Amino acid sequence: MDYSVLESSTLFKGIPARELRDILEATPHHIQCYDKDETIFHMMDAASRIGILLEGRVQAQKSFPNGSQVNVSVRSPGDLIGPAAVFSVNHRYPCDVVALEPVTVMMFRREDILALMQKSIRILENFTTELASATYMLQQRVELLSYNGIAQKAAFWLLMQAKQNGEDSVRIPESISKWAMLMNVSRPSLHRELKKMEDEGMINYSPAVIRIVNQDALQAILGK
Amino acid sequence: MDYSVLESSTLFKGIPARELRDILEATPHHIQCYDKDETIFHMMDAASRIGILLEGRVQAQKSFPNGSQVNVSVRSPGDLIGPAAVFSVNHRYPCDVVALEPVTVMMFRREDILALMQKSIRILENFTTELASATYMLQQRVELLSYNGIAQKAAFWLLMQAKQNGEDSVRIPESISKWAMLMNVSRPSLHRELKKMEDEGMINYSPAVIRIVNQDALQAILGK
DNA sequence: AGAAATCTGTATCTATAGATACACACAAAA
DNA sequence: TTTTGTGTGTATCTATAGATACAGATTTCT
Repeated sequence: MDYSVLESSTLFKGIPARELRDILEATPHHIQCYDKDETIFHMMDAASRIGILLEGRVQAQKSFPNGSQVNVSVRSPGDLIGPAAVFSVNHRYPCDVVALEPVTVMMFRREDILALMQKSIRILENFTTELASATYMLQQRVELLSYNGIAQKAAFWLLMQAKQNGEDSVRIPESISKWAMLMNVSRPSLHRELKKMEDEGMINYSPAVIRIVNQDALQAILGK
Repeated sequence: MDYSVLESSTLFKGIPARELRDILEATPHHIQCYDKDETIFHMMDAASRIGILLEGRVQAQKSFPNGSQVNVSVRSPGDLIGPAAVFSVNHRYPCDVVALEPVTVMMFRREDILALMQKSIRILENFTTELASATYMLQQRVELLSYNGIAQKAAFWLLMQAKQNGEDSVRIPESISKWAMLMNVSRPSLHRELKKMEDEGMINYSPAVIRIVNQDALQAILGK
């Protein structure tokens, strides 16, 4: 059993390997493997289990009646899967969770997680921090989507990233196309606006990396 | 001291009054009052305290540089204020919390809430459920905002509400104007679309209440 | 009851961004 | 190498929804 992932996992970080082994021995759980593209949790399924991702990455996604789908988030080893769903009032997964690669997951039941939290203050803190962070990210996303105007959305996102990384150069998420999806705008429209912002000397745009040249001007865009 | 609000509060529900009194005696806290329009938590302030609203309602809102503001949510007696902020990584309130009326709040420090959760499994469950529900609501909101097209947004909201209440009549949030704000669309535009939907026999629209006449047609709208 | 504020129905005009299309670059696959 | 796929730059056309305006309705204040 490899403890390195667990030691730095969202739920168990800060807990020494020795103690961790005792905890795991005393707590019911099981390991489960999935193939690439296999669905780990189905949307609307009763949510009774929480997973810790040990190997591989998974994607949370929402499929629409017409076939299109929205990528909600990608999770990497050490991350929790489904913590909010299991404790929400209706106990349902809000979207599908699909393996992007062959995946190994450690599964716990709701009540065992609760017991863990009561036993260890560290786990309690880790778990609440995880839930709280999820709401924080969602709030950011709601704010982004609440801006009307592509320039506003882009400016908000750029300023947020720059602040988070403490740099004035921001690396785009994978590609302009993906970035456009993330902000729920069409790709050509985003391009149009970026170019305009470059012409006006606010940013410096070379695909993949955007340098913020005039931070104040970007800030001013937000105020409509 | 009035325990009726506390007994049915988000954090303490399910705990008998007798036990509750012992808990409160053993846990540091203080009561604080605010006038109408006073700000309880300022956006970006260090978030160290969690409040239980005892009397009056408060509003979480985000103020923008240009003066406009977005109403995030309204909280009523028994609700928690700021649970996510206190446990998020940066420990900041993401928006202002303002008293809509004269308000009384019971304040706890972060560490005392943690201690409470360890002491009582019921409080632990209540608190995690609260956080989880917050992420659930935010996810719904993100999904709503992700639809493009006012008709899609309205249809999604109506179907969601109808499902939640198990009825085919949905009461609008306060007013059409507020509803439009919630969905981040202009009020006349929303009206225009609602009227169109009524003309097409999907809904039955009398301000304040909307009856879903043809659920399948609404569902079909979502699939673009 | 009268005044003030807020909400509603609706029309008209217009900015914005979505859809579409196509050439080009670059990558992975054959 | 050719092919196939995916991302990019950019133009043109058009649907959509925002801004604005205003009259009538309804609620709240005093």
